[in-house]
Amino acid sequence: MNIGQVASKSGIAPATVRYYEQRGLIPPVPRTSSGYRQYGKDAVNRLRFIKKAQQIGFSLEDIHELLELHRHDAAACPEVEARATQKISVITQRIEELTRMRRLLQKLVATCHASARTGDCALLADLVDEESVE
Amino acid sequence: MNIGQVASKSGIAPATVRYYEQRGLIPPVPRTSSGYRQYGKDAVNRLRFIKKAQQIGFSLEDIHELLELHRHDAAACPEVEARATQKISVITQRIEELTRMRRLLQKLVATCHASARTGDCALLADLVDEESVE
DNA sequence: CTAAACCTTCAAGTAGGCTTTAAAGTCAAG
DNA sequence: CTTGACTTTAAAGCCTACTTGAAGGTTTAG
Repeated sequence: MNIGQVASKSGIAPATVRYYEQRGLIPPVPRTSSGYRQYGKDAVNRLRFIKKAQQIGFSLEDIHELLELHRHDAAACPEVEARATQKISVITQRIEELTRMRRLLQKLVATCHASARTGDCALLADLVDEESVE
Repeated sequence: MNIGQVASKSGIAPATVRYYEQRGLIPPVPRTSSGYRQYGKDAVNRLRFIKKAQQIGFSLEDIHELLELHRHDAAACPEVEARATQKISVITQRIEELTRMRRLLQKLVATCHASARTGDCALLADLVDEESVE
């Protein structure tokens, strides 16, 4: 596969794919004699993974670390475990925050809807105040 | 409260607070005769909310929208509901992705740990490949 | 009264993550 | 064998979200 194809399959622009290679997020791939990059489908997977990880709030550096986790030898095992555990706790926290925020929004919708009949959708408990109860 | 106090209570730099005011994320507050901004504690709440929302992956523009949701009149109700519902689905998706990624990492840790005794922590199923099963 | 620690505005600089541009080579179709 | 789509590199530009700097006014402790 040329870069254009891997790009369209992963939903990432060719220039961005090159940029990721430069950043070390994806390994350099073999080239044709004329210098064209040749990708396999694992490249598509990796790119998709990068995209998703990014959408859920990881920086390219975070993602780099995540991707490094699975490429290690026995000696590196404890460190891998530590890093992974730490990522897990970050993720867990993030999930909790998102869940809280979702509850707030659900409440907002519920209240909004409930009072719609009376023509008054006002004065919801302030999201911000809710959030501050800690 | 002066800007420095509200800043330290919310964990956001004074300059950033001003920047948020400029961006419309927080409303302009009253000033003293000499021009100092005077904040109440709701400002702290709002700033904390902004910070958290940001940490879980919302852009300042997203956050602006979120904050606008609760400040509306009866007429705006349907739109508010629609926006909130949409945000909820975004959040739900994000939670799902995070959950999947957490499972992957947990598996990684488990495998790593399990094989630690045998001195071989190798060849975990590729995170990327896992993720690509769609 | 003065020095340190605040505050003000405005403008410019920085970092992360791309995107665009330029100048040139390559490949596939007709 | 040429035209158009695709690829290459390097460098510059752009957007978001801040951060820093300059130049100056204010407040508070001693």
